[in-house]
Amino acid sequence: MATYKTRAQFVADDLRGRILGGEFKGGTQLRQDALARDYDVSRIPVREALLTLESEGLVEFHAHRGAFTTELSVAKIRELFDLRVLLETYVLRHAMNGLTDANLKKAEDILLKYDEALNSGGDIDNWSEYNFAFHQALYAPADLPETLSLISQLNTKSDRYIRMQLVYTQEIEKAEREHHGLLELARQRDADKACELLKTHIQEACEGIVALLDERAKQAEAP
Amino acid sequence: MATYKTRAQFVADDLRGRILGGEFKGGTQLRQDALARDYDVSRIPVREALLTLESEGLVEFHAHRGAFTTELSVAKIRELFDLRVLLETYVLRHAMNGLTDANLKKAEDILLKYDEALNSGGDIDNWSEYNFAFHQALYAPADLPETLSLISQLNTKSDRYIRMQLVYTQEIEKAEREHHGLLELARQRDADKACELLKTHIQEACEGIVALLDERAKQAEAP
DNA sequence: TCACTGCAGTTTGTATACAGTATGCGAAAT
DNA sequence: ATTTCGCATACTGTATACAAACTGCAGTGA
Repeated sequence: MATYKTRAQFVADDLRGRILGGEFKGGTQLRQDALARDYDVSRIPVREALLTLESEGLVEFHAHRGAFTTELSVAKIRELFDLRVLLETYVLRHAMNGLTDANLKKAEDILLKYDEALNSGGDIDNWSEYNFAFHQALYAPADLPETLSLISQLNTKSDRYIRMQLVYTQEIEKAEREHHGLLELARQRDADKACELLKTHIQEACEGIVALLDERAKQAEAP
Repeated sequence: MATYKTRAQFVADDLRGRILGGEFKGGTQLRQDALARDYDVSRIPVREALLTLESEGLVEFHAHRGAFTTELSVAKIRELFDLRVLLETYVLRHAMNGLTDANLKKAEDILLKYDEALNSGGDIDNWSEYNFAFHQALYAPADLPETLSLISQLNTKSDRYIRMQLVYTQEIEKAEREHHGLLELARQRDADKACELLKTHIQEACEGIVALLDERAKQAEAP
């Protein structure tokens, strides 16, 4: 299903990628007309795409002024990551019950595939997808689709900051080590330790991002 | 802000009310043309309204077949209410720290106002808003806007089932008693007991809804 | 100098018009 | 009798066109 894709969906998907990729910083205005020319469509599907992105929290509409990309404050970033800790440990714990070897195999496959990509080229662009796919594979056995959907939302909102951090630091290797650790603990069915590791995994990523933002703010102040 | 309201927003708000009010049961198709005539607008704002409702989980789009109202399974209802327990106890605990007398006063005002409305007429239509306003007043001191937004989402999704339950049972009085209890525990700054009460408050509402759905299913089977 | 008003230009929000696709029914083939 | 094909119909998804609203600037008045 969903073998067919409307133009609005195509624009939404591509534009999401561009926003998360950092092409539009700060609260820049997104002009419908310009985007329509970019994608060679009319403004209608562009508007629909922007509405979708609004519901995802990536842009905001101002009356008669159009859509602006959102900028998260440090407080909101912290809040998002705290929510991720709460929801993802909750789901992971539930997933540990019905965890089958097939589930573990799938998660491992994703992990190894990315290890390989990392060694050969180190392409960061796809990291978010790999990262998300690995986590989802671990969480899938919980069979909590609404919860996974919320987690997906939170990840989308925080994604561009995670990418920003990855570009400037060497966090990927650390994350990969932690992913392997998570998989090992899942194999042992040790829910407590796995949740603990997941918690620090998320929290440390958050601290890294906040530190980076602070540094940037200082540089901007005194160049 | 938001002093101006687009037609799309108006349609979305009204249509949300109609869906939550139970006007469209099951997975009924919502025809854009008919809705456009209903509201005396073109199909464009109707489409945008439907997209908004899709992001809220109230309708689903099928390719070239338009929007259908969603129907929640018992499993998903349970999942939603479990999430509410998780997030709302989390927020309530945080709110207990910075809780001021002004906050308590505001929550009490809402509660008393509704008690009054209940005694004089007992109008159920506004109950959802009152209920939500009371909970939000208690949660506000936590200063976690993203979290409150998620909670709001969950409430919207489960709202029509709550209403359904209220029509057929005498749950409102019970809920009101629990609200008073919650407020009292908040006054005493007893976070543990307050969270415990909130948990059962939500869980029992869930069980009531599930029981009602089961009953309906049986009636439909053997009329 | 500074605040306020009015006009031009730009951009959004919506109506209308058109093209494309899914569905259902009937006829033909097995 | 059952299945498959084709066509008519209805509805969606999108392009084009237009009206309303916001922004910025020039000019006036204090």
